[in-house]
Amino acid sequence: MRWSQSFAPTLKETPAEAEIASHQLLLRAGLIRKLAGGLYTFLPMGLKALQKISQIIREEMNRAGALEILMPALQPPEIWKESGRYETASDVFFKAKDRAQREWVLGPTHEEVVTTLAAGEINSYRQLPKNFYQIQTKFRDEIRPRFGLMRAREFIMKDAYSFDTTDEAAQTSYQSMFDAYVRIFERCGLRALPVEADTGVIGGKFSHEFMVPAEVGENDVVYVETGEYAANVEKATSGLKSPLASIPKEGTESLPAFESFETPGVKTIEQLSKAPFEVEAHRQIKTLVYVVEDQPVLFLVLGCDQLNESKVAGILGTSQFRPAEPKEIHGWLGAYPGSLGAVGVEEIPIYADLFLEGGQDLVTGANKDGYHLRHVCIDRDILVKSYADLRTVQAGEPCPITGKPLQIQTAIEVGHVFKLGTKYSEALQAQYLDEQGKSQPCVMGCYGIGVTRTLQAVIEQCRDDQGIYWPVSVAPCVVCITPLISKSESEVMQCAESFYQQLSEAGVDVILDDRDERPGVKFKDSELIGFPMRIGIGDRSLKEGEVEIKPRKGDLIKIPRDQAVDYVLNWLAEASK
RNA sequence: CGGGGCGUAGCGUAGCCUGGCUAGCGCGCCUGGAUCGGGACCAGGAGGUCGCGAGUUCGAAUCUCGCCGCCCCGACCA
Repeated sequence: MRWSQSFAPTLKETPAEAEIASHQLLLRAGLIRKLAGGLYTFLPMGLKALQKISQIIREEMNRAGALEILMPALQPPEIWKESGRYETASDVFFKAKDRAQREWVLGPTHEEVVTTLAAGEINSYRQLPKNFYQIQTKFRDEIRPRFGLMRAREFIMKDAYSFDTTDEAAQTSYQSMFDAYVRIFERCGLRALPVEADTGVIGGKFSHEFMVPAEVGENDVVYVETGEYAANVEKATSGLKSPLASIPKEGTESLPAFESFETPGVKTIEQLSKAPFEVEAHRQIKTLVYVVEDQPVLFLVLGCDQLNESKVAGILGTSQFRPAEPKEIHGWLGAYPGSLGAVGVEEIPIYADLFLEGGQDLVTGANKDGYHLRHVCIDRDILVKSYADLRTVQAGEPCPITGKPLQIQTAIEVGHVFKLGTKYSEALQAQYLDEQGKSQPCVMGCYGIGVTRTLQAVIEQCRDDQGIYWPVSVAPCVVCITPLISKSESEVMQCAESFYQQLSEAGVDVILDDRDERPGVKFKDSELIGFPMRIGIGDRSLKEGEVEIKPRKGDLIKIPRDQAVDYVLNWLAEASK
């Protein structure tokens, strides 16, 4: 590729619309341009990098035995109604109407389509297992698109769906995708950690997310330095024992009954922990009110803990819930937040965190503004429907496996593997006949990679104050030849042309900066876009019979011009290992 | 959806509070010159519905109202 014939509109200044480094670089390096919020055009360099990532994904999916297909982005609502997700997913749909006013949806994901396909085509256990994948545009009406490609309305995703006869077989498919993902991100030059992920409403044990550690990530990953444990904070547990466990239990008969005491103006755990009350946070019960299908539900955790809404979703079996409004709370409990408690509450389901189990002599709100209760014993005074892990793990707590301190880091989710079970195959009748001729639902798995997000994650991870430094595997061009004099009759340019030809013939993705620009401009641009290797050719060094080799992340060296091509080829072979 | 900020040429911005004649600057772009190893230099030039619409006013980029768009935070933590 000749630079003068390509289109790489680099920007000297940072567009005001971009906040984070990778987004700024996407724009500055001329990789993308915005059409509207969350909608981007890929320019030649951006598209080339994207295609390289896609190709790596394709190769690894094929190697894992998955079959590439392409499904429609425009989908009939009926299949979503059949799966039951038409309502629950309605928030993310972009909808369209045809000339007959019939409604269609732009696919935010493809479980319904692929399962419909399987339902029609798969009849026998002999056809299984099968794993279908596609690389395709998804449409999601995000609440707030942001950070360029990181969270967009329209984005490219690789999604794969496996169909198996049994749970065990499905686990094999799952493992095979997991392994493929590890290879994919490794080949993309990305440090992506598999972490245990929340399985949400669908439940089940098997779900991992692939996370790229980054300050701008939208997820929190809990992990232990030595690697034995890593989980999304939504799912994470720790080896911490309840602070109440160390307090000796007594027979409830010998304990005083709970009593009310005045706490004027006290609305927070912290206030109650200070003088004159001095009730330690871990001796308080925090009472939170949520609304599920217009009905209240109470969640209790220790005063020092935070409720984990993902865990709440797991308990409730739905993500359709919300925190209650103060007015609603007052209607149900007779007090506003700050004085809430569960003592004496009988009509409302109460879930309590495991740490509260058996708790005695605790303090909680009295459901009367300005009053709290003390000497509360959970078993005796509160009608707990069930105990569950509801709390959010905090940094420094012991790892559940090794006991070493846990750390928390923000990260970008680039991939997710998920064992689905039979939810969709049952709803959409994707069944097969087993050896006994009995009809069985396929056991499914789904596996996604945000291709466009992966591109940005690479940039977020591979950048310095000059610009991007692409890993060789995903660089839009691998070698940039930079003649410092662009006049075609010059020896410098002829040398550049010769390199260009030799490297192109050797199959190297090479760009020749044949623009009539001053050297400084060429250097800056090539560093901004981030080609892994630059060959600088100037008349000074050429007089000495030498050219300059400058890896984007290495030191400049001069070598004889007739050794340059071999040197670069060797360097690339080395870098590609 | 709630809160905050912003909208002036392709990009970055000044001017707005305190209304006033041809809306200024840098980058980029075009022409010419000179230069040719780190976004250098000189001269000339093109490019603007000041987001859109209403209103106030003799007069609006500037004040008021409405709308649209963009960015950030939030939409849990009592």
